[in-house]
Amino acid sequence: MSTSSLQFRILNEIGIIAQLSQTAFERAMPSGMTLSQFTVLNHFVRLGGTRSPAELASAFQVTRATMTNTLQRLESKGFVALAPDPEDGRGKRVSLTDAGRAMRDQCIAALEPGLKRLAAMGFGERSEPLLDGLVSL
Amino acid sequence: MSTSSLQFRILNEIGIIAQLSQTAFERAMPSGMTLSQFTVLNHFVRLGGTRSPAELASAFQVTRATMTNTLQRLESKGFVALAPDPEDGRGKRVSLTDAGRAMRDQCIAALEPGLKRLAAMGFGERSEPLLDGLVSL
DNA sequence: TATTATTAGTTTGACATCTAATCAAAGGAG
DNA sequence: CTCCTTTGATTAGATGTCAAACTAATAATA
Repeated sequence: MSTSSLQFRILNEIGIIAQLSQTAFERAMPSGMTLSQFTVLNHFVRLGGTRSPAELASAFQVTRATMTNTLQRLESKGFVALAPDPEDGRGKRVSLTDAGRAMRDQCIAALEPGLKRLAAMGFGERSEPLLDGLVSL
Repeated sequence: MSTSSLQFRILNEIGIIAQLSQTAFERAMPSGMTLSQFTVLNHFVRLGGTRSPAELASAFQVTRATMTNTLQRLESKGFVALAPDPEDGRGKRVSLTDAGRAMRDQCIAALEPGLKRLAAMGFGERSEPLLDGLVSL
């Protein structure tokens, strides 16, 4: 470990945390739902209105190609609706459907126990323990 | 944002940090090399010896299927060698090749400027700024 | 010893993600 | 008005990842 940069090791650990928590979430969620798909539904429920695919891609820090992929899956399941943008011939507008809202609520309910466990462990209450763990690996 | 759990938002931000730093690293590295592949080469250079695929999977917190995939790509490029385990008919032993060591050194050199920039920004020196940023998003 | 359970590794199928290339529409410069 | 650039969205190809199913070999147990 002597020759490995501290900065690299921290980011590496962050990657492992992200990966493990992601798969834990996806295992808890209703069949077929992924974290990417859930976060899009959740975004609409929390903030309302409609969005362009580009706006969503920017909000979640993914490329437009990635967002196209996610939206196609959500649309095929009937959780979002896509319509042409009346103001811009190139664009589209994405909106949440009733089925999408219901699925988001179902995911929230499925995720709640795990998040409560994390909170009970103190995760999120104080920042020091997490980062200390990361840095002193 | 009111209805979204703090724990969820923290892990979500961690995921975005992991994703962005990962793609930044991969863009800096020699063509065709990914972070997964690099970390395996790096592991061998730092710790020496040989490993079973299962040991590597455990070290990096990925499934064996994932490690099989990564090792196949590394082997096809000549960066690692796989041999049957003489002690266990089911197992294999993975070792680093000279080409693998050279590629790892090349990656290290390519990654260094970015890691130095991070260090210059204070990343890794003190834990508070990072986590405060995460928590107060 | 024979059956059962565990372990190592692989294969398959699905999903997310990136980059690069493409197409269409909108804007700006001359 | 025309040409060039930018922007929105998609497609194609590559990679990483997981879960589930599978094979082969070892270990444990009856």
